[in-house]
Amino acid sequence: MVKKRENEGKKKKSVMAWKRGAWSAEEDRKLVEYVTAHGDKKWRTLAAKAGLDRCGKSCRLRWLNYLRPGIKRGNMSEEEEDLIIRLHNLLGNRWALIAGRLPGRTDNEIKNHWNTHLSKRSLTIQDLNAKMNQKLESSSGVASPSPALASDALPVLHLTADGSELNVGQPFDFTLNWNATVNEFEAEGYGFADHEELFRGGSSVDAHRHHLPLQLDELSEFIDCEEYYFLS
DNA sequence: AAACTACGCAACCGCTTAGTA
DNA sequence: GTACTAAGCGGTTGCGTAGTT
Repeated sequence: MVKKRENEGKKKKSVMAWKRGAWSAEEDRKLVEYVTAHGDKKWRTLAAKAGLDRCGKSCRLRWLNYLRPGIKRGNMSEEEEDLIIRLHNLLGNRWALIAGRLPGRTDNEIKNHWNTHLSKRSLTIQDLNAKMNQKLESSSGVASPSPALASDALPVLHLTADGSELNVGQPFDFTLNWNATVNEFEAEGYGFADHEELFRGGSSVDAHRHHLPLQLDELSEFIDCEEYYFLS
């Protein structure tokens, strides 16, 4: 922990002396050049060595949220928004954790997007699933869930792709995917108990064992990619 | 065209956590 | 165990700009 008052006298440069505000293209260039050549550690010294009149914290933030390779910028896709809503429902305001499931998106961007767009929508998980079912039905021509299968109010549809090793025509169970995700979160220190109230509320554990329709290529996207999709 | 308002997003701040001497 | 630094995180602020009057 930094003891601010104790350390104030030790600071070589007062906080007010660092340049603040928007970054110029020249500053970006210097930072990218230096980090590319020397790595992104020791931000305080890095800032000085890169010839930047910025505090290390500011440099780190600029790199992580804007300059580092792989940053995806621009409009969020519907799928990304859907995933954010589901993850937020599960994890709350743990933006870094949510960002970890959306490659290329930063916690800051997701937080901003949530606060400016998504939080204003009163979409529930049920709404999202209904929307997804509708979309998939219209694109695949699959019939609506049969009353028998949906007797327990589960949204059950069928895979429609052919030549599949996934038993075409059989409902695909997302339980495994869900369990893997839960295990991963637990490994990251988020215990199941942490989410018990959430599960009891809008998105129960059981709700994630439901079946949903997916074209095979769509399904493989969900399975193969680093991110996970919570379907209920 | 000017003034005002609302919105989006980059950046900052304060705090916590992890690592190290 | 203590003191300190570095890094990470979430909440908040404030500027730029698009939209409206």
